[in-house]
Formats: sequence, structure tokens, C-alpha cells
Amino acid sequence: MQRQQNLTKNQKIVLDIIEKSTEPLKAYSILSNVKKKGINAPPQVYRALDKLVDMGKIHKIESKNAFVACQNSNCKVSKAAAFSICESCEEVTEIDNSKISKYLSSFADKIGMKYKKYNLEFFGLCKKCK
Amino acid sequence: MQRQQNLTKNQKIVLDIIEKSTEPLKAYSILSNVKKKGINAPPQVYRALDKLVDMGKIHKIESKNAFVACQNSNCKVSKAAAFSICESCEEVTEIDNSKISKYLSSFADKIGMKYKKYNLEFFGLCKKCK
DNA sequence: CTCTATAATGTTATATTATTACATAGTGTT
DNA sequence: AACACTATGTAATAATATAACATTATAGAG
Ligand SMILES: [Zn+2]
Ligand SMILES: [Zn+2]
Ligand SMILES: [Zn+2]
Ligand SMILES: [Zn+2]
Repeated sequence: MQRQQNLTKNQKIVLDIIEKSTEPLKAYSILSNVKKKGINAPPQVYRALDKLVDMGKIHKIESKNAFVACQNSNCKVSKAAAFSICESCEEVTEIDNSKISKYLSSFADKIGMKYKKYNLEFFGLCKKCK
Repeated sequence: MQRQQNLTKNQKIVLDIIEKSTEPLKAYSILSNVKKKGINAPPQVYRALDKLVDMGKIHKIESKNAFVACQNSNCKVSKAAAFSICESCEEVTEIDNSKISKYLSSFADKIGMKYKKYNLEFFGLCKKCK
């Protein structure tokens, strides 16, 4: 049975490579990097990615179709995430979202929505590039 | 020369079908709907979509790879947009973003980013479905 | 232990989304 | 007319994601 704590073999392999990366990884890039570990086909990667996203271990950067490891342990609960994306150096950083999360969930209440999660992507220039 | 005010033929056709739709439209769905108007191939649609997004006339819902007409005239300036997405009925609504926009841009300042635009997608249940 | 149900994995094929590359046609300027 | 520039048309292909089905591992129940 799948437990939150115990990842399966393929999930471990995929999470490991995402955690070691300094940038968001795309599914097919992950695939080509894990072929030596016995993962041969897209569904194996996508299945692992789906579960890891559900668990909050990784997030999908929707505007890039790429995946990053969660940098905030609390996302495991909230499943909401915010990122800043530099349009020059492509650096993606997860924003510590406790404040923003509080603001946005109250905002969701206000507009009459039963809020579950959100995805927020900021675009612009990072500290280094601006 | 391309002016903001004057859309080209293909841009008009694509914008028209997006504005008439009550739900986000995907590129290939747009394509199949405009074949009778002489648009035959994906690049014609994608080119129009790109320009319309740049102008702020439409937005891409990144989590759905789909496009909606802008419901706030001010997005033409800010290029930032926020949406609520119902996970039950799939309804997508653009949130009037003046307040949220102010908050988020100040937040971006705080984290040291030179902010250009953001994309925010709320997931949950809409008024009807909750 | 053996049967059975379930989860996980493996594999092939295919669907969906998006872009590259190049050819053609219109538009305005000199 | 010659030129630069924008827009359009077309074919091919790249990149992203899923469907469908076969096989293997695991854990309880009896
Ligand atoms: Zn996170
Ligand atoms: Zn940067
Ligand atoms: Zn808008
Ligand atoms: Zn709904």
C-alpha cells in the first residue's frame, strides 16, 4: 500500500533527480536521465510525477511544463505554491508562502469560492539580473 | 505595421471565437472551428494567440493549455491575471485584480524581484458547486 | 502455504500541444 | 521599380502527455 512516507522505487528515482537539479526539469529530460536506472518509457515518469505532486514533494511550473522539488515543507499540507521566475536567467525560486497563502485564501473566500489550492507564478527579473 | 488597435485578419478570427466561447478554448479546438474561415494549420492559430496574449486581449490558462478572452480591460496594461477554476464544473472566471495586483506587486518588491507580471490560478469549488 | 485482491511496474502505441523551416503574398517607403 | 517589413500559407516535425493492456510484486485472508 502507498504510504506518504514510503516512496516506491520509481518515485524515489524521479524525486532524487529533481532534488539534485538546480533548475526545473521537464518530464522527457527526467526520462533520458533515468534510463540507466531502468525507467524506459514516459508513463513510468509521468506516474511518478503525478504522485509526487499529490504528496507535495514536487511542484509543476505550469508555464514551463517543468517540475521542481518543494522548498517549503509546509506545502506538503497546503498544496499551494508560489514561484518567482526570472525571464533573463530562467531562475525559478519557490516563495515562502505563509503570508501570501493567508492573503490569497481569504481572497478566495471573499469571491465566494471554496478554495483548495492555488498556483502563482511571478515573472520578471531576479535580484542578480535586475 | 501591426498596431495595438488594429488586429489582422487571423487575429480577428481567433479573438472572435474565443470571445464567443463560454469556456476556455484549446488551440486545436480553435483550429477546427476556424477551418471554414480559411485557417488551415497550427502555426496560423498559434501566431494569432501569441499576439493576442501580448496585447492582453486574451489570457492563457496555463494549467489547462487553454485560452480565454480578457474580462478586465485593465489587463491590457498590466499583463497580470488571476483566475478561479472550479474543479467540479470546470468554470473559469477572471478575477477583478486591482486589489490582488497591488498586493502581489508589493510582495514581489519585498522579495527583491523586479516584477513584470504574474499568473495566478485558484483551484477549488465555485459558488454553484460548493 | 495457496489463493486472491491490489498496487506497482513495464511496454507499445497513440493523442495532444507546439514549433521549425521555408515559401508566398501584401503593404508602405524611397 | 526596388526594398524592407509584416503577415500569411504550408509541410513537416518536435515536445508533451495519456490510453490501453500485460506482467510482476506485495499483503492479507483462509
Ligand atoms: Zn512547495
Ligand atoms: Zn535572473
Ligand atoms: Zn484580463
Ligand atoms: Zn463549479
